[in-house]
Amino acid sequence: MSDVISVVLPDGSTRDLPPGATGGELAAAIGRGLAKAAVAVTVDGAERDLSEPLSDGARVAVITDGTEAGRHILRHSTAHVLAQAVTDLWPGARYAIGPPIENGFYYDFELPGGTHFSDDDLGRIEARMWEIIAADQPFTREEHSVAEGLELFADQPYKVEIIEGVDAADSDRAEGVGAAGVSAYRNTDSFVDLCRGPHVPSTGRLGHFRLQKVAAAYWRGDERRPQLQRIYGTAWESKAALEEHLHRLEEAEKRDHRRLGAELDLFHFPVELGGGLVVFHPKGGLVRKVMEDYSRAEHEKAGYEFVFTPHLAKSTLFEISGHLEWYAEGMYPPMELEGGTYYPKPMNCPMHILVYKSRQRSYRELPLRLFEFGTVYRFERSGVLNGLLRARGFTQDDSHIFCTPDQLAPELADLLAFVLRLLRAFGLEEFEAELATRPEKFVGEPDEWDVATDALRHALDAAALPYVVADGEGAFYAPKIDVHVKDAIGRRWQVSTLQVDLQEPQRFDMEFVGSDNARHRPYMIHRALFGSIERFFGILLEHYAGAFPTWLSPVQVALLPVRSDHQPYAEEAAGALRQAGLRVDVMAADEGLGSRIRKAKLEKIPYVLVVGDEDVAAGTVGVNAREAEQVRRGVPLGEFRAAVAAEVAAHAPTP
RNA sequence: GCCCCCUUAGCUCAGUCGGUAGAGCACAGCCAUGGUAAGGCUGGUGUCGUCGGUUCGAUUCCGACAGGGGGCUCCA
Repeated sequence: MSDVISVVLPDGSTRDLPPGATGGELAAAIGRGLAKAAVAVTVDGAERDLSEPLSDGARVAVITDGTEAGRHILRHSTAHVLAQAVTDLWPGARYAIGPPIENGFYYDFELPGGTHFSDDDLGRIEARMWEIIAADQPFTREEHSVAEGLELFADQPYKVEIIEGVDAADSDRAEGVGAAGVSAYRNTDSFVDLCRGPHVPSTGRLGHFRLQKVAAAYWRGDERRPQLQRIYGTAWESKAALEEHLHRLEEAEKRDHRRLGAELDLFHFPVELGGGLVVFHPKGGLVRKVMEDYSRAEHEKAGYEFVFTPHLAKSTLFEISGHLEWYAEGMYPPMELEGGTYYPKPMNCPMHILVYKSRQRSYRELPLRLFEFGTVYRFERSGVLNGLLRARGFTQDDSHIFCTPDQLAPELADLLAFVLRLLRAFGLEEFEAELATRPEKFVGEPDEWDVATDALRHALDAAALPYVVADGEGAFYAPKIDVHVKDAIGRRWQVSTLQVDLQEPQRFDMEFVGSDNARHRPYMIHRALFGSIERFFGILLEHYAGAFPTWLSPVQVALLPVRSDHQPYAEEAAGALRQAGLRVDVMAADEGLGSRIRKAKLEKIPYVLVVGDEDVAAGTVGVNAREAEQVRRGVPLGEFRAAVAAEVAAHAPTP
């Protein structure tokens, strides 16, 4: 046996170490800074504790605390400390799972006697966690046989279930349980947790954390299993990183579309209407109208034709379409009238198919693109409602395109380009796509699904749009491409959807006459670009934090006379701006100028104009622009009008 | 749907260890006419979410219901 081992570092260099040297010692040998930042290592790609001895020839990389992998370990270790604190404070508590998640961690518990945490408990638990961290307890890895593991966790039924469950599986990557046995980490004589690891060397390595909220969660995410008490927390490598994260959360809260909707007087959800049903106020309605006008104009240019269909239909329609068979739980219950059974529509497609089928169609008419702002109603479970983002009544910018098989590929390619063009016009610049394939519950034949899925895949490749495959996430009648956008603070939202449907044309026995004078089945594409107008509105509101770009702003210009005697000039200037199509509010001088400016700013109006003696004399305005650092005095009214009109026109649809 | 939390003035919130409540903003009136983010004074704010129970008495304690928020997917 040699008196030296050699390990390979990520840069390809090798380093000699004494036999039995650990990952932690390797980090220390490389440098003090690295040793301080190290939380674990990877050995031949697998994560290991810093305390684990390295073997000769291993490829070793140090995981540091500022990386995602490093934070993952910090959060995981902090979750263990949380579990220890809870079991200290609630003797007899059972602990289930406590994984790291994006930006933090959680741990699920079952408290003795079925009691629950309250928000006040979080402070007590945090205090106990601080004591555990101050005690600098080591995370000591233990290896046990499955039988020993079952004994060790005999009074922890969730741990036992994990051990038993994974013992049956052949995977050794999951759960800290494998063919070789189970691994656990011990902090004290009394606290040990089943865990794959790795962990930081000791609790003293932790500390930049915050417990955030109490929630309930079903064991294994299954609503038929017991409900557990979950505590969410966040943890970071430094105080600064923690504070930055908390600040980001505050900023996101300020952007909450429900809050902005009330503050800016855009919309609300009246209690009298019921959950998930919104009314738009005049200002919100104006934004929505601008959105819809733009969309209509673009669709008209792109060869769409407009149709209008009702909100209700007899059950017959949804029997043919398959909705009652496959989607009934998402539909509002039926109304019985004069012997007929009527349903509010959950989708527009069957209605558009009826338009198609109103007469015989020739291949010369295809592709036929039918467009409608179609309002649909879906019975979403109350717990999933979320303002405009998840509502029960909403309007889709919905279209169904009927085409020949040959036309499918070019049509899809054009569509993807159209989608991205529209989203960019609304200020969204980053996109990702998801190709959602056949779900477990589906209609039709698998080989038809393959045809449709391939068509979508080709369109994505042609558009060079990055995408991931979401297996089994398709609609019951069609595979789809979902387009996701990234907003101003990096959050992802699903907006547009494109679906290739081979089922509905069959169910409705649709046909067209081809150039061969024979009857053929058309292909059908479902697509919505905003998705839901309400949802897209909510996303835009959060994206812009309420400060809509000028072309979308409900009020584009606020005009403030300095004194009451400047009012006539202000009215005259407002009239001139309105002549140029601008939306202007005159804020009369019945309170202080500073106060009125503040109000206009809080309304996030793009341009605040102040007019006083000098302006009346010279025909100018003082311009306080939302996006500018400085106020510009003495701008000729005509110059301002032309500049803003041009700014708005740049976003308007081109004729 | 299920679990937890919340519900007091238009809004944001305080408060009452059980004796029908207060602040700021907003709103109304008066004064102030002010050149770039809150001028001053005065005034009214309310079925303390709804229904029921306990009590001499409930906004407060208990229960049910409604509405809202968070969570229920990311594998110790």
